[in-house]
Amino acid sequence: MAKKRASYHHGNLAESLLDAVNTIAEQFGIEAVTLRGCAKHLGVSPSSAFRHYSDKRALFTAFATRALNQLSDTLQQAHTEADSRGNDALMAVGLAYVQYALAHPALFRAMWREEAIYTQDPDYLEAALRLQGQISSGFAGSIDDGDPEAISDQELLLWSAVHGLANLYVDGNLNGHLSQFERLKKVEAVITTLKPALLSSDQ
Amino acid sequence: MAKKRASYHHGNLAESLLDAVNTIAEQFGIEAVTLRGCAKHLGVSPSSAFRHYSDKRALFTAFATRALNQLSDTLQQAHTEADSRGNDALMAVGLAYVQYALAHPALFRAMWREEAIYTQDPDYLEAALRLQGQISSGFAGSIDDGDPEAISDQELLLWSAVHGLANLYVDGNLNGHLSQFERLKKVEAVITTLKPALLSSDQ
DNA sequence: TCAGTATGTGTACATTGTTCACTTTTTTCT
DNA sequence: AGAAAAAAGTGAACAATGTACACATACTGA
Repeated sequence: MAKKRASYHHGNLAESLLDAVNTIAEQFGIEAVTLRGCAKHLGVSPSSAFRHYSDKRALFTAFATRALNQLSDTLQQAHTEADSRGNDALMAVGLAYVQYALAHPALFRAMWREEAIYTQDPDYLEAALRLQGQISSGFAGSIDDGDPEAISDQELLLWSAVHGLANLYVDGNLNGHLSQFERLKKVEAVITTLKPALLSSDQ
Repeated sequence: MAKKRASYHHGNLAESLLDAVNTIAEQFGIEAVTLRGCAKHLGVSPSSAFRHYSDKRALFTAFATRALNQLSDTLQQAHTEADSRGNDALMAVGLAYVQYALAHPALFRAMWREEAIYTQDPDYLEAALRLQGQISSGFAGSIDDGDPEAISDQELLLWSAVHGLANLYVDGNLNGHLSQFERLKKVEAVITTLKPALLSSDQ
């Protein structure tokens, strides 16, 4: 870390700071991320961060936004892949959601730190809505329409279930004795159990 | 705050510190809770806390444990009340779970801060298991048996769903335009949608 | 009563977020 | 091209925080 750079200016500090948060969060947890630590990691003075983010919270907001979009990308990919293989999209998306959380616990936590980010930031809100849309996209007849705030009971149920699973595995120490693989098997079983409730036609 | 006490010794500082955390967390959020702030709130020196908790994390662990047990108490009460009124226990417990989170967001968050508490603490683990048992108790044929680590797919599904709902409402800014009451209505609708998946006999 | 233990105090220190005046580079305008 | 202005990074500060440690005070049991 802290390779010395040739020029006085860094060139892309805003983005690099997000990378630094990523690196440190993955390694030591999101709570261990400090502004000074990120700066040192990049070989840059502590105060330089303030040229790009008004404060720590703003940096964390940008990071949360990036993480949300990354998760959305992952879900989108899982959906596409399931479609092309003729697999169930709901199952694929649900599994991918929990799998992402298990693979990147610190990033998953970073997305939802109400008290540590500006949750009214437009970019953050947009990313959160995109994620919601990604969950909904697995449902037949789902329309990515004008009022994305409206979410059906079934859509919310699926989201809640996988979001709850992810949180219980990542933050609650549920099934601490199970391996990652066994946990995913359990997730699959739970989604299978849930499935009937997602198919009833009377909406 | 900081009423001066007559005696040099406080008498019940360990417990009072938890109360202070509670007060400050409810008012300013769990992230705003500081050791020094709690001490000042009690009119006590900052270092006194260390006689009762090895560090901030230990204090937070004790607080999370207390909050978990408080939530369990609430669920237990909801269950009993539903039984005596002939209402559905699963619905009552699920609603009470989310309701508690909405009423005490900072406490609910405090229970699940993996990076800020000692999640292997025996008391904490016990409280978490008790909560799991409380969720399971609504199911017919649930036995509070020897191996509480084993949780059925249906039990985990219910827990995940309400836990996910609680988190999405508390930390995600889901349905930000809805009132507390409307949110609870939505929760009721989601649990109703979920219900069929919890009743199938083939386990 | 008195020694020992438990509990609270005060001072001190390293780390953190943040501010501000300053320097260095890049861009823009004529 | 050269000057003026804007953008980006620096270093020294400051207050607040968690924590350690030597000390003071109160309680308890022989």
